[in-house]
Amino acid sequence: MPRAGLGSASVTEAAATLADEIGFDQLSMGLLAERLGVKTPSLYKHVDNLADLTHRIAVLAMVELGDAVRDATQGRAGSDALAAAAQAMRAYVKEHPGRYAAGNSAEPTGPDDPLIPAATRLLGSLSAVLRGYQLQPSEEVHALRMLRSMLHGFATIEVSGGFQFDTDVDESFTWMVNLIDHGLQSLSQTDR
Amino acid sequence: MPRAGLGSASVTEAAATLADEIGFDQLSMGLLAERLGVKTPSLYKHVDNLADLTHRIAVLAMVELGDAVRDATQGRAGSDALAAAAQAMRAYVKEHPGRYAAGNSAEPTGPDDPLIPAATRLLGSLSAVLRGYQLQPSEEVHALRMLRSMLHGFATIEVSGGFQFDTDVDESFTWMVNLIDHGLQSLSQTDR
DNA sequence: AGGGTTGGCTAAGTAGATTAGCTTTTTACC
DNA sequence: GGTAAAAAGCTAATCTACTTAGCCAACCCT
Repeated sequence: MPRAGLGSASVTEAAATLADEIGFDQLSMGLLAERLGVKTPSLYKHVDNLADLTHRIAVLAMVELGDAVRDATQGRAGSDALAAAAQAMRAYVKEHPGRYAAGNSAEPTGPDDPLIPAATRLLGSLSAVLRGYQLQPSEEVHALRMLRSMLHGFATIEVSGGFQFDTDVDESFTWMVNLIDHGLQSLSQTDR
Repeated sequence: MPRAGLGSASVTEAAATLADEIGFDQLSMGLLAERLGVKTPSLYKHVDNLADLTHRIAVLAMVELGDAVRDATQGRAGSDALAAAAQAMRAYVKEHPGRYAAGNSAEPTGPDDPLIPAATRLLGSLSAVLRGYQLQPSEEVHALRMLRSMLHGFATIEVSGGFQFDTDVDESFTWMVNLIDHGLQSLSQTDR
C-alpha cells in the first residue's frame, strides 16, 4: 500500500478547501478522507480529532485574512485604505466561506494558541486603517469595533444568501463603506 | 406511565431555552428529552427531527425579535427609533443567543415557510425606522443592508466574546449607532 | 363503558467520530 | 547495503447521537 504523502498542513489545507466547497457545517472526517484518497482513521495520524482540524482551519483562515488585509492596504491611507481593507475582507469571505466560518466558530484553547496572534494581527491591520483618520484615542476602540461589526455582518449575511432584493450588493457595500468613511472623517481631530 | 403534556410549541420553547443556556450547537435531542423528563424517541411525536426542531426555534426567534423591535420603536421616530431598535435587537440577542443562532442558520424550506413572513416583518420594522430619515428611494435598500449588517455583526461578535479590550461595550454600541445616525441624517432629503 | 387517537416506552438500525492493534513503508544510522 | 525505530496506512471494533418500528397505556368522546 503506497503512502499518500500527507501531513498536518496538507490535511488542513484540503479540509479548508473542502469546507469552502460544501460548507463548514457539512465538513466531516469521512468526506475529507475520501477527498484525500485515504480511509477515515488514517487522518488521525495527522490531526488529533475533528475539533483540532476545525481549529487548524480557523488559524489558517485568520492568517490568510490578515495577509489579505495587510496586502490590500499596503501603500494606502485614509479612505483608500478603508475601501481596500473592506473589499479585501469581503472578497476573502466570498472566496473562502468555509474557512471564514471555521474562524468564527473557533475559541482560543489556551494562552499559546496560534489563533491569538493571528487574530491580533488582523485587528492590528484594521487599526492601522483607522489610524489614518486621526481619531481621539478614546474613540479608536469604538471605531474598530464598528468596523469589525459591519464588515463581519455584511460578509456573513451576504454569504448566507441573506440579501434578498435584487439591488446590487456591490453597490450597497461601497455605499456602506462610504457612509462610514464620511462619518469617520467628520470625527477626525484635524477637522476641529 | 403518566403523560408529560407536551406539544410542538412547548417542545420548541423548551428547546429554545435550552439552546440559550448551553449554546445552539450543543443542543441535542438527548439533552432536550432529559430536560423535559422524557425519553429521546418520545420527542418525535411532537417534532419531525432535529432539523425540524431547529427550524421551529428559528421561526420563534424571528417572530420574537420582530415583536421586540416593533414594540421598542412604537411611538418613536428618527434617531430615537434607531437607537431603540438597535438596543432592542442587541438585548434580544444577548438574552437569547441560542435562538438567534438558530435563526441565522435557518434556510426557508419552501414558499410557505413561516420563516419568510417572520423575517419579512423584522426587515419591515427596520425599514420603518429608516423611513424617518427621508432617504432617497435608491438609498433605502443600501441603508437597510448597512443597518442589518452592523446590528447582526455587533451582536454576534459580542455574544461570541469577541470584544477583548475592557473598554465598555455598551459605550461602543451607542457610539456606533450615533455615527450611523449622523450619517443618515446628513443624507436626509430634507437637508438639501 | 368502550373504541379510536395520542403520547409515551423499549428495542433496534444507521451514521459519524474515535480508538486499538496490526502491517508496511520510510528514515536514520551503522 | 542492512537493519531498527518511527511514521503512516489499514481493518475491526466501540461509542454516541439521531432516527424508525412497533408495543402499550392514557386520554377523549360519545
